Amino acid sequence: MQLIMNTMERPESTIVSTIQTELLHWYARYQRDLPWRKDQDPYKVWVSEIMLQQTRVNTVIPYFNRFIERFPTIIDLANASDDDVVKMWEGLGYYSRVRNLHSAVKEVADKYGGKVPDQIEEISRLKGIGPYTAGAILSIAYQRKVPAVDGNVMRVYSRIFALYDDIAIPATRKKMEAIGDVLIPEHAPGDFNQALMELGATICTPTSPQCLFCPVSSVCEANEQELQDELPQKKKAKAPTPVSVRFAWIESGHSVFLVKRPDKGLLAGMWSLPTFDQEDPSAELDQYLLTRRWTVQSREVEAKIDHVFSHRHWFIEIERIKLDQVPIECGENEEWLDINSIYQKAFPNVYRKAISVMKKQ
DNA sequence: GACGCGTGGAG
DNA sequence: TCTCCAAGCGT
Repeated sequence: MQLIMNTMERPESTIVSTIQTELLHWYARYQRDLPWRKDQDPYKVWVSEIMLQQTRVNTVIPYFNRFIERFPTIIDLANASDDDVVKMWEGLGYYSRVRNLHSAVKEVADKYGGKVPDQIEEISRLKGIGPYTAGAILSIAYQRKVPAVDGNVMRVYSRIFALYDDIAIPATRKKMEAIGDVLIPEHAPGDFNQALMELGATICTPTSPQCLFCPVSSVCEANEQELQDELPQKKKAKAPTPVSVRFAWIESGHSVFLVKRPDKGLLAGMWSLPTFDQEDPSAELDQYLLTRRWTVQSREVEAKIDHVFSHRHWFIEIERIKLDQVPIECGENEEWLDINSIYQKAFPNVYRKAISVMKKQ
């Protein structure tokens, strides 16, 4: 391809075969022993790829093992309840991933008899499967020659070919996929894609890349010109918006009042403490308590914590509200739970933090 | 194309 | 303590 010809002195075919050979040999020798590499079951590859989206390998490992132990086959997952499935994802973040996965798995069970589609058009239609995940599943599980371009791959390509395209821009991924079309070998597309990612994760790291141990350093333009520190180019993300939030810890006897968050937006569908994020949180909470005609015994802000999401920074005040007695009536998406069985529900970590703080006091 | 969407770890 | 995240996708 022209791009490679322009940036390298050797003929293109030599570059391509060197990258293929060296990378595959390196991967065969140094690949990490990861639980989703024990076989190439399309279902397990699928689950692992969804979990690995924007999430580190070391974080994913225990979640993957628990998830597969609980739902060993695609049919087990398809037949499971939403609550059970979300519970296995608790604390992993980006919860729409697990809802989309469950939905897509049920569709595969219904429409494809439980066999994960091996055609790009079909698999790409499934919820939660975008260009990267489609490529990863097809290449790893079905040995199809399809690019799987993630952040690692873009970093590796940016350095090898000295590309200054901003990898934060979606259009850049298309360009990287075109490179993959040239580089990926027919005989080992899955290993090659994984090798690129493995290299990016362990050698060609964002900072302080270990070029001395890199199998393709001899053909790497960034290594040649010492451009490692300025490649890849990436515009920095916006800082999270600060928001003042109040959590209501409403208790009566040994019971605590919990609510399910709306099914869209931040922490969609997750269990939580009643949460108020207006300019004046206490005013809204006052109304909340009044409307329910609860007899409030005492109120006190007992703890302050903060929690940073990818785009929000919550400064949280947790208020303990004691009622005289447990109200009998309870709406949909609400529940009184004994304090010792709270974690039967799936809570995102920000609420687990808050619950932990309040249980200690 | 830009933004919304979590979390815990590394430097 | 602070910054930048990490194997992206949906809207």
